[in-house]
Amino acid sequence: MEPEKVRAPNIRDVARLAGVSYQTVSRVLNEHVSIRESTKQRVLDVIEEIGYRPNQAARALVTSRSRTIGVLTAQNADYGPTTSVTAIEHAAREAGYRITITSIASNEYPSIKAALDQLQMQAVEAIVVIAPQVRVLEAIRELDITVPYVTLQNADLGGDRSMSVDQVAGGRLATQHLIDLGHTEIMHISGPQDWIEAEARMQGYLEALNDKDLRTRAPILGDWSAHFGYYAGLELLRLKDFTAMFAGNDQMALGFIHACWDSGLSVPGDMSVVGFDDIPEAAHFFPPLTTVRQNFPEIGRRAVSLLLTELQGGTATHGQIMPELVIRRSTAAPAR
Amino acid sequence: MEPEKVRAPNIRDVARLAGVSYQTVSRVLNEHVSIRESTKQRVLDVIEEIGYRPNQAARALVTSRSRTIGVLTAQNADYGPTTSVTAIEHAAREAGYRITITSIASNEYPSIKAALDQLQMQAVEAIVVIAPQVRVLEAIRELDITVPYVTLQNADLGGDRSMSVDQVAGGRLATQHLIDLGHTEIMHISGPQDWIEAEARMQGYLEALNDKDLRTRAPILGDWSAHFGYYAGLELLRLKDFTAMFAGNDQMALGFIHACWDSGLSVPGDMSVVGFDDIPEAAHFFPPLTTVRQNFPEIGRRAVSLLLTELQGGTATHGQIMPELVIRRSTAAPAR
DNA sequence: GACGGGGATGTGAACGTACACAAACAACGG
DNA sequence: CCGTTGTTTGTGTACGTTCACATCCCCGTC
Repeated sequence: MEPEKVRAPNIRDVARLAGVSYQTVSRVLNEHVSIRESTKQRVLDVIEEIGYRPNQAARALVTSRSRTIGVLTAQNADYGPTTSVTAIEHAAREAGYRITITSIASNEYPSIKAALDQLQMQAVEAIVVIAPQVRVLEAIRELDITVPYVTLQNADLGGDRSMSVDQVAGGRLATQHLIDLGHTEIMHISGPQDWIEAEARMQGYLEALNDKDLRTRAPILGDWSAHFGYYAGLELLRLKDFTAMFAGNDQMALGFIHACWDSGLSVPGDMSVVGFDDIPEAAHFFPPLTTVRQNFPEIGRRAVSLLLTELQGGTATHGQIMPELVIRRSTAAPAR
Repeated sequence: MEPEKVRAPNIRDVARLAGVSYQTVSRVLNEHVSIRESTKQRVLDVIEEIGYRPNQAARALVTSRSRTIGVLTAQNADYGPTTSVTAIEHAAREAGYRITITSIASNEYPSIKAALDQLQMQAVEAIVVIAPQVRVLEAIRELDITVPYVTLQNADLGGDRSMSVDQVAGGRLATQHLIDLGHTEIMHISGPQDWIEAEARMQGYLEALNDKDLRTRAPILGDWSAHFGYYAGLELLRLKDFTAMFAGNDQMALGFIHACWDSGLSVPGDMSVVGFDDIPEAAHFFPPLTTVRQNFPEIGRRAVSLLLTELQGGTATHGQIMPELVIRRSTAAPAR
């Protein structure tokens, strides 16, 4: 239908029209210093006029630099990961980088390898990994990636390639808050086994209880969903031998609160609940949820800046950000 | 630190080791038919052995095909868009395509143009637009994109390049449900002006009321957030001249319900509330939210399949998916 | 037995850009 | 006035792949 598959203008077309050599055009594009202002302007005018756009493929071929950051993500659309992706995209763009996203089909090794292969084939210069399962990180470590990369979860496995919120501290924060209120029987619904964050939050929970010699309980392993929180809650509340719940994330906290109401328990009157993440909706739960806030955008930004300094040959400071307890209305002193 | 910047193996290295010409290797890679099984296997063995990966840049340069689909998205991390992105990524990967994501910094024309330029420079073969503002779509229409593209919102502007859930029908569904329950004074908190979906849902609301000759009211223009729903709710409930609320999305519904409780109103006893989207949490609100479900993954999948058929020269069936009313506990007959 | 045909493989280009090097030119000091 | 230096511009080549075309070989057929 189109008139004709007309070839896109290239650097030589610009050169011809501007009356210079193609190399001069290249210099203008790359902001070379020694180029006369008048010729530079002439070239830029022609570029503007004919709508010339540099061919990324050709550029990448010759420089072997793609100016692309790869993002490896799990298939889920959770609040945390997606917020981070957005932040990464922003930070990357400001630095003149693009991002390309690949999600892993499953947690199996071949799937992870395939995803990384795909990113490497695209010649990404750096990789951000947002796949929070332990085995994914292990696979990644094995696969010896040839470019700088950073994981958005603290592997805790001696990993110095992570940029994360301190989840253990977060778990302690939540649990300590409940202890401070006077609770002694505190339950925990955790995230799925194999998830780094789930394990770390659980560890924080256990540490806080141990510090005070309080009874710890085997946490329930959930799947992060509100549904799970609800059904686990219904089950747990049949024998109500605890007065406080630390849920692994806000969604499960929501489901658990739902189960409390359905079981005739009042929150926080009969049951205190703490969540994790501070999703924007948490402030409007019934009751508004006490939770642990993570600064996801900050994590994304820092991850990119870390990669960029590494790309420029610098040594980067991997590290952790501290989470913050947000006290709302879902927690109170236990009824006596 | 690295031993030496060793060049990645290329097609000629493979050829030499396999004892064939580079063209033969190329044929193997492209699954050309007339190639002897034995040589093909020999080449594949060498590829495996030395870990050869085709250079995408070189390939893209010579074929001017990038096998990449660009995704243009707004900067938000809403549930709908992110779910769609995930679905798009999956569908694209299954078809051997990659995706690259660009978000627009603002809704201004230059920002949109810059984003599209960036995608075109990457030589994306097709584009999915998830920026749901009217002016963004207008800008896109002006910019005459040279590749197939699809918008995930129905422009309603005679746009045959959209793939969307019928938002007007959704708005009608929600409102009709409230009417059927016996409500006659129905309020609407809409999304932001300029948002296509917000406008369409509002239109559905108005149409449903007009059909029954019921009183319509100027909808409140919100920002999709639970916060807005809460504060707008506090304001509206000061003179309580309505018995039902249709909120433009689930988050605003949540905030509004929060405001109801804070104002001493019971949901659904004193106030019925319907949301839109059916986010996974909606089933666990207090009370569980009646809402309109959109099948976001399906939209993403269809968008990709549409683009792929267009890329293969076919004519694609743009179209709409019907939303579905999910009745839960936040709606009831009005108190008399 | 020569010829035609098709399957399998090889050779020369081309894609659009950046880098290395060379050349032209002006300016400057001795 | 000439050599030296620095600024600006131009020429050749390489990056890794695919496409168009050429070649080779084997087989069947008349």
